[in-house]
Amino acid sequence: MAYLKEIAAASGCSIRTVARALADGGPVDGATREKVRQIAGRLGYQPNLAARSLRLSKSFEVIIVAGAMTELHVGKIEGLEPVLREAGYFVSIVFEREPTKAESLIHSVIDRRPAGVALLPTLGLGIDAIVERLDKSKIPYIAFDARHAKRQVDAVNIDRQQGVYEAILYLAAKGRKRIAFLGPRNDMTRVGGYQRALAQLHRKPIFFDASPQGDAYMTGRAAALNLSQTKSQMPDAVQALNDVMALGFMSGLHQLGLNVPESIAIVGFDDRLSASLSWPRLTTVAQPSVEIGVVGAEILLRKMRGERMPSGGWSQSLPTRLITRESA
Amino acid sequence: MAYLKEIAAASGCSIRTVARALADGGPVDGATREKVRQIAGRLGYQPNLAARSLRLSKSFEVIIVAGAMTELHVGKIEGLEPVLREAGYFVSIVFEREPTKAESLIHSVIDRRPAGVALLPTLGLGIDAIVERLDKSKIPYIAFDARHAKRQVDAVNIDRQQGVYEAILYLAAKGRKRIAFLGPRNDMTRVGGYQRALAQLHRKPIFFDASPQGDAYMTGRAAALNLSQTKSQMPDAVQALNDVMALGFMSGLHQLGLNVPESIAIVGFDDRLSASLSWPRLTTVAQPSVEIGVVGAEILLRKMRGERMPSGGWSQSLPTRLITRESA
DNA sequence: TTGTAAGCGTTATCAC
DNA sequence: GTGATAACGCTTACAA
Repeated sequence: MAYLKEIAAASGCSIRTVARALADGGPVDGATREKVRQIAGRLGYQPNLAARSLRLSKSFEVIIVAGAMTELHVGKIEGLEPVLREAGYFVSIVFEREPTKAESLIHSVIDRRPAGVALLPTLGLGIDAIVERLDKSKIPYIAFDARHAKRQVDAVNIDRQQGVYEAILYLAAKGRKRIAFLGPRNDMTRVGGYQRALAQLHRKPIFFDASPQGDAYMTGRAAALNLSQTKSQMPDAVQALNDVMALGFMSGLHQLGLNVPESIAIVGFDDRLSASLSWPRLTTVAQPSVEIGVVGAEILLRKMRGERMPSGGWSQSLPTRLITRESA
Repeated sequence: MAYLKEIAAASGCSIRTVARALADGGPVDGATREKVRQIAGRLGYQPNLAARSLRLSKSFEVIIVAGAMTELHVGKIEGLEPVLREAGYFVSIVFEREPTKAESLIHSVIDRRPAGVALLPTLGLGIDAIVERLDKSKIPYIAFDARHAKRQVDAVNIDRQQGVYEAILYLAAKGRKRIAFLGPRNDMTRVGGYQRALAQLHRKPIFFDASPQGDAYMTGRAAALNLSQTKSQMPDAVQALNDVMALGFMSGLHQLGLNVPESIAIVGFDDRLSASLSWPRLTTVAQPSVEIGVVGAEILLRKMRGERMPSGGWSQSLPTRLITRESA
């Protein structure tokens, strides 16, 4: 617990000189600077963040705001934290599962006047309402995955369309003829990629409509168990909305005695941990979670520094990567 | 951005009176108090944490220190954060996967002089070294799962022994005769419960020795694939070290064409998300992750308030819960 | 090149 | 009941 005052006393100069010596903040005699630094090092000096924060009227806190938390978010946090720490910020985190409490939570976040805010997909309050409040308070923010936003939201997104597009082409190259999409037909990002690929292949889309609400595993499972009642021909490959739905679908196939991938190949989306622990292990379109966090942190840093918005806007879209395992 | 000064100006009294009115910190005229509070509310007053922190020489920050991060930790964080926030603290988080950087990380954590520290199982530096440094700095801490600690470490643990014990009895009650343990033979917590249950059942233990290092899925899988070479009789049930190993083992059984649970029942440990997404879904001994976080937060709060250590020590052990699904 | 002093917003002491 | 005023540790304009 060493302070500037003590270093000043120990080195026989004033606080001002010590501050200058440590901070490169002006001309100091070389020998003096060296001596001060040695003493500071020996005493284990660390600036008091509260004092600095008060004096500069500047926060060093970046708050991560999250609703539900999944291991997908963990990767983003792992990407965010080191980059921000390196830049002199510390990262705090607030959770709120209760939608009714989201409003008061975002208020308390703003009241803390953080240097920046990172928004992980949040259930309670919509992203639009949150961003509106942040903008009004002039707090820099970065959102992750703002597909559903109505207003302009600075965010790191992933190119789901392209990811699915590539997965479908992969399935086709593997000789799959009847490739279905399992998920809500109105998911414009993923479905867009599916349709684009099928159009290119001159094939007709096959939809297993499934709501993303509720238990995705059970939804996927039910879709598989209903396969026998399908009037049309059976598919020989399925691109699922996400890994959970894919795993549910696979479970249904097992139940029916159908082999994966021999009878039906399955591709998931996200590359959750569970995708690599199933049997067979799931081929899936991976989100580059950690990289998403890193890129988000870098954008947020630039916004916090007050840099001008680049001509293309702050938002970025990152590519996915197809992870091939046994299921397809 | 309202400050005491402005509230004082608006209400026609001094800063001191405003502070007293808002903080219950002394005698204030009822009407004055009411008026001040109204104005403060209208102006949206929020105390400046940096100033308060500086003045009181007290931090309001609790730092979560983590090495690798899994969804098991997510539950603990979800338990910790609301409790600490409610008590006026904010929760920040630091990660470090690199073992070589763990040393400097823990230094920077201590240098920040947080009000408290929560230790999630950390890879780099051992728990003993970290706790030693925290004790020396007189920073209150709580650890999660300090089984491997050599010194006395205040921690929230779970009763793995009892959890496995109950799982084995459950398997026996289901009619399983040859119940094996898959994992390192020297894992004293879980193996202890296994042995206790088998002794009670008058049966001989069967061990499939498997290292917890490396890829647990592959380790479990290899154990299953080696089953055919087992000289002794085949087991009809397996308690695995954890869910990942259990899922790997199950994958090996599928590969061999053996049905789960008909041929061999499997019980995991942890209740990761993946346990409920497999086929068949995994029966497992669940860690009460969120509750672990809540209890940890409560202990940490008491330590931070300077309460005396209770006669039994700070540490607590929480019970597990057997989640029965299709695999056993 | 170095030092003095003011001030960030809050809390606490002490006198009125 | 109320109000000056000092102090927490740091940064910085200004003076020496």
